[in-house]
Amino acid sequence: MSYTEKITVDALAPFSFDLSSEIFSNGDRQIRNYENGRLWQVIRVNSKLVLATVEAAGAVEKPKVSVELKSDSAITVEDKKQAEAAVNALFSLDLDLNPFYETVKADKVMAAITRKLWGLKSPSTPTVFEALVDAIVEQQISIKVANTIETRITKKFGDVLDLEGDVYYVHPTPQRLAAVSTEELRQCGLSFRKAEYIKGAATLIAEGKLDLENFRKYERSEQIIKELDEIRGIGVWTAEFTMLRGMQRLEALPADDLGLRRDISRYYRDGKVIQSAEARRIAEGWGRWKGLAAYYLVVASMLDVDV
DNA sequence: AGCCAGGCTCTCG
DNA sequence: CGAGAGCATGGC
Repeated sequence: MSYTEKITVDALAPFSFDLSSEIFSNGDRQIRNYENGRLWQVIRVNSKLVLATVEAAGAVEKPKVSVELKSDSAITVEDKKQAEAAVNALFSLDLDLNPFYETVKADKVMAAITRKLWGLKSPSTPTVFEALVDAIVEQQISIKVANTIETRITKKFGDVLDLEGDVYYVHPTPQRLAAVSTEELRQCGLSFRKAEYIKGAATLIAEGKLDLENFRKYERSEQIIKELDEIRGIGVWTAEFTMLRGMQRLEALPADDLGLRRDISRYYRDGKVIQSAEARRIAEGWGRWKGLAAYYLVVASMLDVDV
């Protein structure tokens, strides 16, 4: 037996659901995917698993999304409330893009890109922990390899939602990853080192020695990066990506990132390889929105946008 | 077939 | 301390 509910969630304008979902194309159908105008993913609400299928409603300047919720037990009013918050966070629906657009007006290139990607919001992971695990997996290896490994981790250790034979997986909890052996993690394709980093961080959380969610309350981003950097296996690069993708803190610029330097160079330097110092110089015009601007470049490059 | 890919730690000298 | 090796694996 499965139970279905529908909710509608408002977004702050402008918001383009289609543009913002594009990044989820070609995902794993049992974890998260965007296909034919619908994005679906399992979310945790009140320690229950619910499959959320999200579609556009309204328009870019008056945006909403409609969400179908499905679970294997009855969905309560309280569940619906939490699901709304989860969907909101997933797409950063509350993010106001206007100050960002205003800030980059003087930068001809970025201004042109924002016009073409009008309403694009950066997604975020449901938990900071998920963003951290992803960032560790992605250290040094190509994104494609990393995605394969991330999928294996979620399918092997994640929780399962079975909707009348349709099986979905949700990213594992820190408690679960703290309990698995490094050898089991390594079998997902991780190096032994990275298996240790992930298990180590998960263990700190499970033992109450690290509270990633609490970082959201911090005033200063540099302080978050500093504290994350002190954990074994986490450097500045990993800390910045964790913050950008896990906490919707969009000011950090991961200038050391290879892929980002490629994207900056594509739009600002005719594809010539640049060093991080030059990336920082170019990013000066992006104000406190450097991470968001960087995301615009990533998506522009992915969609092959010309300026 | 190699070689490299959105880093980090550990080990040497 | 600064430099350099080693790491796993899929894709080109």
